[in-house]
Amino acid sequence: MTDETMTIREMCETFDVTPRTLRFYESKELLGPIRQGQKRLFTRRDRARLKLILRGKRFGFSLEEIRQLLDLYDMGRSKEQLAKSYELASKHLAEMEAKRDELNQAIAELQRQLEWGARELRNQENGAAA
Amino acid sequence: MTDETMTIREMCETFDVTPRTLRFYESKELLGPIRQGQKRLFTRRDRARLKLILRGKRFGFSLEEIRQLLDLYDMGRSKEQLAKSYELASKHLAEMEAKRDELNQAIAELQRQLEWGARELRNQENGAAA
DNA sequence: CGTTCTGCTTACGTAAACGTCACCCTTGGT
DNA sequence: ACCAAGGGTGACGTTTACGTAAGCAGAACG
Repeated sequence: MTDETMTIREMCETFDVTPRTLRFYESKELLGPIRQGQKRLFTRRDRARLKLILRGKRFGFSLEEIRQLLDLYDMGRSKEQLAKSYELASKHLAEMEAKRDELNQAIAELQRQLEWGARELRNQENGAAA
Repeated sequence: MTDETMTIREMCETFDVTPRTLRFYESKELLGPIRQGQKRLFTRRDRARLKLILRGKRFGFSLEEIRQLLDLYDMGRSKEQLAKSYELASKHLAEMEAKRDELNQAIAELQRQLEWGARELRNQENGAAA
């Protein structure tokens, strides 16, 4: 781990992924490690991006969707690019908020289900004891 | 749509899925439509399950994970089965709550990012006007 | 009676996201 | 000088979640 960069192994251990995964993400332009000769050196930027990638995956986003989100996280400077990124980001934000609401609803339903289950369990114990 | 059941077409239009998808879900035992001769008739139970399936997918659950969640939604009666389902459901609930928290964090970060972008855009306009 | 829908089954095809394998460097120890 | 580690590059294999195509059955319509 020279300076601010990490080797592929260090990345794998830190984020619990395989080398293959990191190379794959690079091939998909999700990561852009610098090269020291042949070897990859992952920068702070790569680490931040990987964190976002893994998070995105947990929420069911495809790698392609994630790639767009990422590009938007380092907001291309070219005035028009920035505006476009801003647009995209807004949409994603709305999508995520909708997802959160739906998730909250799902949680509430599951909680009701659990309470019902708890009641059933108590009833069965009483019934068995009688 | 006789009585309480729906044909495959009606299901497709209602939930915006293809027939193939419904047959596939049946083959994976996620749905269990009754048969009228050859034809499938989807019941209220199937509709409820499909709703949960589609929701689960949006949150990045695999069909296999969803299948377990589903079985737990109609809580097998056999005292021990119920207890096991209850366990599983509790775990899933915790998982979902964690996901919601992470999602909220992601939303907050994206919002900060957007505010930064908005400031940049204003700056660029000012710079261009000067 | 022939055709046109719907739907069913079987089976092969496909895209995404890696896993796995074979083979080739280079570099640090002994 | 030797060789095992660690890293790299194809390239093919695998799993998930369906798509697509081929062919058959029963209803419905002119």
